[in-house]
Amino acid sequence: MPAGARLADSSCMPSLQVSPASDGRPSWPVPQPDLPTPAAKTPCSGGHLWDLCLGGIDVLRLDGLVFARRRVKEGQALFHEGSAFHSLYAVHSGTFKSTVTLRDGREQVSGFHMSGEVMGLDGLAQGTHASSATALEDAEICAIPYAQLTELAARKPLLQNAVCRLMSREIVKEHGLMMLLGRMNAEERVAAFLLNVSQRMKARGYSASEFHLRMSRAEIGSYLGLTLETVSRTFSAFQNQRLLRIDRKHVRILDLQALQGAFDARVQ
Amino acid sequence: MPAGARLADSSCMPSLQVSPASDGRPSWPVPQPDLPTPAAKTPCSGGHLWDLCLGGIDVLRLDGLVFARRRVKEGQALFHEGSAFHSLYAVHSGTFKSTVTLRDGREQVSGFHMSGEVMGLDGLAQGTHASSATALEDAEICAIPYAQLTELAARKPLLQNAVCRLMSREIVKEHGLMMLLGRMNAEERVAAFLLNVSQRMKARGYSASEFHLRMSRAEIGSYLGLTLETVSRTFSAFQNQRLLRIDRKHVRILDLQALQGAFDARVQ
DNA sequence: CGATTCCTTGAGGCATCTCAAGGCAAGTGG
DNA sequence: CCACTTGCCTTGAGATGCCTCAAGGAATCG
Repeated sequence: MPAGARLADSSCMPSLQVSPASDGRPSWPVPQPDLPTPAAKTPCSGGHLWDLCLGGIDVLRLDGLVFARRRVKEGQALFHEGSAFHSLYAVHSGTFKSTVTLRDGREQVSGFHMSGEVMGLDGLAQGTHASSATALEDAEICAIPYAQLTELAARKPLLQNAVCRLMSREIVKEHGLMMLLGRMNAEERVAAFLLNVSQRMKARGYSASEFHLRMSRAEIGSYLGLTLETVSRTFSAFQNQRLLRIDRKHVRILDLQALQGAFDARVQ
Repeated sequence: MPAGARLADSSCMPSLQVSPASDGRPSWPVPQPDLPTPAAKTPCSGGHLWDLCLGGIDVLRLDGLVFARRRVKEGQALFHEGSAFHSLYAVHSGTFKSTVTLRDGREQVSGFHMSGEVMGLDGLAQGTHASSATALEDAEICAIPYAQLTELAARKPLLQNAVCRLMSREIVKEHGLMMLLGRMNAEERVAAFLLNVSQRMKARGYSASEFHLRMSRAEIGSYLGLTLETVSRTFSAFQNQRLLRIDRKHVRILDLQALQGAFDARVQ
């Protein structure tokens, strides 16, 4: 079953997306964010984060709102599946994974989140978080109480709109992942993952061709619907094809075009 | 890779969802909808539909807003991937599928939508629809212009909140589907699909144990990440196990408990 | 230094896909 | 009414891609 999904970069989307057009370029602008290292150690004043994810709409800064900043240590959970939903969380620095726990105790990774991305959107539906968020490295987040956000949004329609767009993006993002899980083989999945990380690094001012993975092979596999062994083998295969160099978690993409091509490999 | 995902019923969710609790019961109420056959042939006055999907919040009816009703014939597209986003669409009667088209022209089904469910939420993000919606049988929908909705929401915070919850549910729903696509084997996927349809039929006042599938084996397969042959074989297997009877598109579930068990089969 | 965690690699098994043939129901045109 | 087409489904046989199980290596940490 051939696949024609194509990676699309986007500001907030940790995942893939299928492009209706043949060139696969996204139709909305990719904002140029501030550098990921926070200048201020004071609580979040909103602007920086939301500039990233709400398409540059400067709604929060207008009100001079200040949200609680919080440090989260590597391995520590920011919130747990099933716990009461009170806030959205914007990643200020560091990387997170979202997981859902299966009944047998196994966990499935449903997403990775980098600076500027918002977590917790799935908690609105039921008032409890539908997934857990865990820091993959020491991180800082801004907690945005949903009650405050709602109240503020009532006075700022633009903000409300931005939040809706944010959620819509999340939906589109997950569509892309479904595509990946439903139609792609292992090489396509891993290539898609690497290219996605690459673009998100680039969007944050880092190198697109050389970066550190914060997640383990097992976490990547869980996210992609593969075993850790298959992820490892696929990395090795790409290395043998001279598409990239990989040393533990350090990745250097040598041939981005060819890696892109790994997508289309099966689209005859 | 065992799977512990569990089917959860919900008003608007055409898909699956993983429950944090061990009993797998959803923690939010399932609204009792009006009967699916519309009483009025006049344009949609909102209430009926939104009662279903917005958790009974009677926000639209308050304003006496009237949205355009539209018929869509079987096989006809309501909107196309890539076309400009103007409205959300609430299914009044009939069944729809959402699809994304891969670059090689093949289509992937990303969801099925029954009466009371809202389509088009993925269009907000970019201002263009990220998927196409096609009627699987003659259908009626209510078009809800997004501009109007936004305007109205500015005056009715409850509505805004309801829309956000709606989108959040969509996100949760897709999480569940990701789980299915990433972790479940063919039997589990097909069982999950059937149980989900069953519950949605029940929620609409139809029999939970006997119903007509509106979609083809190929569409089911596309949705579940399987080939149509595997779907067919799995139906046959379930029939041999006396879990159900299936004749073309007519399904009669004989042993709902055991079908539920097909989920947990691999969770030893 | 041992213990631990994470990763790599190999060998074999199996679930699903692929390819292929045929059946059934509904529609169409003579 | 029948012959034919068409769409959809079922079933079989073989191929294969990924998983499972297993062993061992390399970095990290106490």
